[in-house]
Amino acid sequence: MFRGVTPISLDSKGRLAVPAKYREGLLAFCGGHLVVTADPSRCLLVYPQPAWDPIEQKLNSLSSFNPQSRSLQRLLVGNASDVEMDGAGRILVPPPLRQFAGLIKDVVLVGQGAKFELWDQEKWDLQIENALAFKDSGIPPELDGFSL
Amino acid sequence: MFRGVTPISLDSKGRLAVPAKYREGLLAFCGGHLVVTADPSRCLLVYPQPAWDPIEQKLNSLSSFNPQSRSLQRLLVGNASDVEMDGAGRILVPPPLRQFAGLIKDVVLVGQGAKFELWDQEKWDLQIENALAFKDSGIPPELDGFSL
DNA sequence: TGAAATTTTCCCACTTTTCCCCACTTCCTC
DNA sequence: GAGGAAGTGGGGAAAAGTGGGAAAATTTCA
Repeated sequence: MFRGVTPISLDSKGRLAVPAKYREGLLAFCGGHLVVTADPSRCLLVYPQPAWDPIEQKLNSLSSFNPQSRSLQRLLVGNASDVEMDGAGRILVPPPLRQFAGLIKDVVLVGQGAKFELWDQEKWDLQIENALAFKDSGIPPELDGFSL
Repeated sequence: MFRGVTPISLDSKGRLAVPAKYREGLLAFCGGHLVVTADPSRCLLVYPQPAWDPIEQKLNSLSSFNPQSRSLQRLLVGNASDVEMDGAGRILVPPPLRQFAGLIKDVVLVGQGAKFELWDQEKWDLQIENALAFKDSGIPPELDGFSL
């Protein structure tokens, strides 16, 4: 499982160096074969390919006649791109996705269990600020009785 | 179980010397393998790894489509970092987390049962001041019938 | 259809950071 | 006061991050 935030800078060619601490695990799990796609929060999602497959299947099984399902399919499946880690452990983030998430140079890779999120540095900081500001706005019902 | 407040100073490299009284217990319980993450109160949480795992599993099982759940996942799982005690019983607090909690030099490590909290010294003092100021503002319903 | 130019991919090298280990100083105990 | 343990600081080696350049492939234009 992936966790933790790593600041990274994209190089002039839009390449992202996967942090060394994740490389070995990714090579073993998926041979460096990743899937990058768009997230509704305007960041990118990065899945090891085996973790992505069942998600794509589930999305494709949704009703084509429900407008929200259709939108999700377009956003997630439509933007999904296969990428491969090169010999130096870097992946090339497709230009359309880079533009979608506003990734220029300073980005952060955020481990989120079975996947990663990829954020523009400033947007990530704002995201965290908001999470703190709304900490008193209630907790999800799913967490009743749960403590840190 | 961990108790008590210990003032510590981070060294110039951001390392934190774990108080000797906890070291033996931590080595026995988790081999010195700890997980540090961000807390909504702008301090850090330090868990022995076995104590952290079920929390992360619970968080990862929350709905990806609930904004509050998503925020919590990003804050807690996204910021979680594995750290190891070195030969001298020190851990390196990751720079992004140090910045998050405003840890420069003088910090306090606070035992809180199965985990620790790590505060900037001044913020901790303020925290205690606030706790005193609001002591008469009522008690949580959970504490009905409970006495110190 | 061929040649040239642009884009993409792969590889190499340099710089920076990180991690690990050793040594010194200070405080507590006997 | 002396010995030991804990806290503190620094330095060096190794690995990771970053950038540039060359070669190959594809596309476009003549």
